[in-house]
Order: sequence, then C-alpha cells, then structure tokens
Amino acid sequence: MSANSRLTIAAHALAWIGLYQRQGHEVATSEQIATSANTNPVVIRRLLGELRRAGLVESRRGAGAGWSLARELESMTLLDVYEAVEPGPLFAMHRTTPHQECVVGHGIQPALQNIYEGIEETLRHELARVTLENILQDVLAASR
Amino acid sequence: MSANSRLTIAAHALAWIGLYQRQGHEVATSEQIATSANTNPVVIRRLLGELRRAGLVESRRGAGAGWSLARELESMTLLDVYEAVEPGPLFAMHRTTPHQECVVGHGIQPALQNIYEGIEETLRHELARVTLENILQDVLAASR
DNA sequence: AACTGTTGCAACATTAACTGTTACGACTGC
DNA sequence: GCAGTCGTAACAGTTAATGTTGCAACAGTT
Repeated sequence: MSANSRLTIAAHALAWIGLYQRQGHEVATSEQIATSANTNPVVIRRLLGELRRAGLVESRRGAGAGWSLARELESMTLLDVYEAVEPGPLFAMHRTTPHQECVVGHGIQPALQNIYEGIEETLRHELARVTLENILQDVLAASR
Repeated sequence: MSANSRLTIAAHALAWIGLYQRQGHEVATSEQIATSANTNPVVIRRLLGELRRAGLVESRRGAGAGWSLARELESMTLLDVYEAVEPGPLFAMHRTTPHQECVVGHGIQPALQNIYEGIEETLRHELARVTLENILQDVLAASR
C-alpha cells in the first residue's frame, strides 16, 4: 500500500497544539505547526480543516487567530484521527469487475470483502486503544 | 492510505491457480488468470513474479509453460501474500525530518514508531489467520 | 476607518506509486 | 525449427498526496 503520512502529520499537529495550550497559550497558528513538522502551512490548514469537521479542533479567524483543541487529548484516539483523515478502505478491490462467468471471478469479491472487513475492524480496535494524550506523554518522555 | 488492489489481485491469482490444478491441470497461464481478473497478463506476471520470489508459486518457461503452486493453499496465509506484494510500512513518517529543536518535532517519530509497530504486528497476526484455502472455500461457497 | 495577522480556499505544479500496454528476447516441449 | 509462454524493459495514463502561490474573508487593535 502506498503509505502516506497524513495520520502522522495530524497526530503531530494535535500533540503540538495540546502542548502549546498547556504552556498557557490560547491558540496555535498553522505557521508554527508547519515549522515544527517541517512542511507548508497550507498542508497543515488542510489537515486541521478535516480534523475540525470531525470535531477535534476549532479555529478562529481574524487577528490573533489560530487553532485550539475542541476536546481534551485524553478523549481523542488515533481512531478518531484516522477516520478524519483516511477516507478509503485499507485494501481495495479490483479496479475493474472480474469476469463473472468464472467461478473465482464471481466469488472472490464477496469472500475478500468479508475478510477485509474483519481485519479493518481489528485495526480500528487497535487504533482506538491509543489516545493523543498517550502520544504526547511518549513524546515528552523522549526528551528526558 | 491510498488503497491498492495488489493483495486482492494476488489472492485472486492464487485461488485461480489452486482451483485450476484441482481440476486436473498442471499449469495456468498469465493470460487465463488475467481474463478472470479482467486485467492485463503483464500485470499478473509481475505480481506472480513477486510471489515466486517469496516461494509461493513456480513458473515454467517454454512451450506448455505457465504457473503452478509451490505449496498447498492450506499452508499459505494472507500474511505471506501481503509480505510478498506490499513492501512498505502501513503508516509513513514525515517526508522531511521534523524540527529537532522542537520538543514535539524531536519526540514524535520514536513515539509513533513504537505505536505503529504494535499496530502492524496486530495486523500481521490477523492476516496470518486467513489461509488461501479459506479464501478458495469462501469463493466456492458463493457459487452454490 | 484603516491596519494587521491569520484562516479558508482555489488553482496549479511536483512527486510517487500503481496500473495498463506494447514490444521483444529467452526459453523449452514438440 | 516452430510455437507458445515467460521475463522484463519501456513508456503512457491515472490517481493521490504534497508543496506552493495568491488572494478574499474575517476580526481584533489602533
């Protein structure tokens, strides 16, 4: 699978905002987060926009604008982030319909669909076990 | 993640070869498999080449050439196929190194690396629970 | 009312991976 | 030698993520 870094960057941004707020600041800007993640502010705004739609962060506009958490890091899991930024299924079916007159061509999709669903369910369960607070604590532990 | 269909096509090909051999044939051609999967024979040959490197199938050249299973379907799991055709990790890190002078930038990669490894281990465990024989039986059950 | 800093978003370029296709040499049974 | 198939290179097409520029919208401050 083409591995992408959307989940990684989203987790980075959330941890950054969370830590920044604990240091007494109200909001974080996409510019600051982009500097920490070494990427472009627009990339951060796009990702945070998806997290806002999922109810994980809020944004303010105007002067003194920026991003803040909509919930505590303790209540956010990697599954929340995953579902906000990764739309598709883990494994895709054929791009074109297999030959339906063939026994395998006819039965392979329902068979795999079932199996894939079970595996994704397990993946979701694992992702739900990790909170963003867990991640921030791990991050802080690395600097000691 | 950009979902891809490599695992799906590889499983399709293996199930097809397995069934074809049970019907008394020695080898299957990439042309036949491509027809069933509704794709191009070269795509099949490329994928089966990776499965051959993993020791799952064998190929013969020359006249009357084609592909055959190197092991029983009972002894092949989806994990074997996954490892043969999916090289990278499930989730990628940042494309560029995050800002190391930032606490989050410095600690985020080791923290996520740990978490991702645990999740991939669970995924592997799930994939290892499904054999290609299971899949073929599911396929055949769909046609009854 | 003007100024300032930031978001929201569109538009486009770049990169990477997968997929599809054509072509042709290598091989081997007949 | 012939015929059929693999092995593989080369290239085009497609899709998704990422990076970049530009600018309107917004809201606090002066």
